[in-house]
Amino acid sequence: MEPFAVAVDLVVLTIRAGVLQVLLVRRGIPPYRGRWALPGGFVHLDEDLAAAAVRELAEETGMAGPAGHLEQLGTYGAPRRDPRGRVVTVAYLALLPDLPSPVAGSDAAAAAWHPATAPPRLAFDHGVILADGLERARAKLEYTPLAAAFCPPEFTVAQLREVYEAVWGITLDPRNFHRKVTSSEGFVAPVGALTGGGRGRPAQLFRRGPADHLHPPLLRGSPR
Amino acid sequence: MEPFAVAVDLVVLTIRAGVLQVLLVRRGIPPYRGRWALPGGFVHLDEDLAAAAVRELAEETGMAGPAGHLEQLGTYGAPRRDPRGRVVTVAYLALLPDLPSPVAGSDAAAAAWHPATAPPRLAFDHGVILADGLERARAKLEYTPLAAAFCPPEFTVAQLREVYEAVWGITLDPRNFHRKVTSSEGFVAPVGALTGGGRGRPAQLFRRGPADHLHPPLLRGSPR
DNA sequence: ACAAAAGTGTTAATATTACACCCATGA
DNA sequence: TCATGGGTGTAATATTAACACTTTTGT
Repeated sequence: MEPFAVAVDLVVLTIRAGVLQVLLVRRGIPPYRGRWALPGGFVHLDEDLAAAAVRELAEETGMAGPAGHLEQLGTYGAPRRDPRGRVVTVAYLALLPDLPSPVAGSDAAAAAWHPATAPPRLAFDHGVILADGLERARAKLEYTPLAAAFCPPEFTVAQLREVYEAVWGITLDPRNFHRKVTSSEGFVAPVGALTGGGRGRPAQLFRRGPADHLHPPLLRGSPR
Repeated sequence: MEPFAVAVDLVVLTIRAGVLQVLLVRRGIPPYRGRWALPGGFVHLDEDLAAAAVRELAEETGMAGPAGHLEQLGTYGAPRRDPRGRVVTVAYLALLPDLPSPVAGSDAAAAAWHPATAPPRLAFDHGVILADGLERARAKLEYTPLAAAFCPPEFTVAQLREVYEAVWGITLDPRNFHRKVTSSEGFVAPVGALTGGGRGRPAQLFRRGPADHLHPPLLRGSPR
């Protein structure tokens, strides 16, 4: 038994104005004082890891409900990654819809959204953790229906497409995308209502479907 | 800073006699004395997590080299998962070729291979960790060339197919599998030699190719 | 010659792509 | 009416799946 400290850090991603953004906090105390970092904190002695992640997420974003998605990303524990001592951090990846409420947590005065692909220099090894989180999010969009976690409970196919385009940094054919999504068993379920107020033809509203894997997957990569 | 202990546990998989097997050790001390468990141990205070995993793997299997594959699987840290105190364990997944040398490590007197899909009752939460490792292995075979980690440095297409069949628990058409593998860019590279001694026509030998993702993936699931 | 395993050819079904085209709304 | 986005049809292409068939060995 050794004196380790265990922390959780969060890669919180959302899409705002068509851009994939990550939630960062400015550190108010050393080490790396003044530097941007991933939100996070130490795990309490009697607290589950996932519970600690949920707690930190609620503290930083003010959100709690079952919206979005939270999964363990990986654990980072190089001996000197934190100058204060041996800190092992369990990173979690959170995908959230663009919240109408601004980021308003207790100690979140210095929290802000940043473009996920061009973040400022981060404290500790958080740059690596963020990069891993981005890669995980990109990969999971291919073969899971997780893109819907970036959307509000009811959404249109176009909103879902914007998620893919923001996360992958490419454009997709709206017509073929529509067919793929609506014909992929269990990806989305029609609500039966239409959007109003937009400029063009109203779109159908959908909810997340029951599937947890996409068959067939929606592949980004190397078409010839 | 809290008094956590950090451990690594290993899900070591290999294929023996066409069956996916997992390496288990019988616990010689409480808690769970006499129960089978995943091999593992505590991380030293000045040791990297991955280094601890490599060390444990070498201790338990007697193997060190770059053969096979080792990746972080996930971290398990429920407050009462270990009755001795707060132990957070970082699980690693190792995929190894069937070693000609028997399992011969220092404290591995009570180590043995077990069918991965029908293991005995395991200590701690190791049953969950094993299940997660199996699912990870099954999923990664679809879209990475990792199946080759179960094979010796040079292998035939049929050996690679046996890996898929053992891990997925299905049978695959040898002829279509051959084409898919050899035409999947960077999956395997021909060595230029043939096997001898077998019963039928000698097979070409291959090595792992340079790719780290398969395009297109080799899908198991739901064809209609 | 025969059995066994490796590997190729072929075809039908299925999936993907590109893009023409129609639909429903606001202005 | 036009502009704007939503959504369907369709034909060319690519991929997959099923399986007949040829190749090369050991016995």
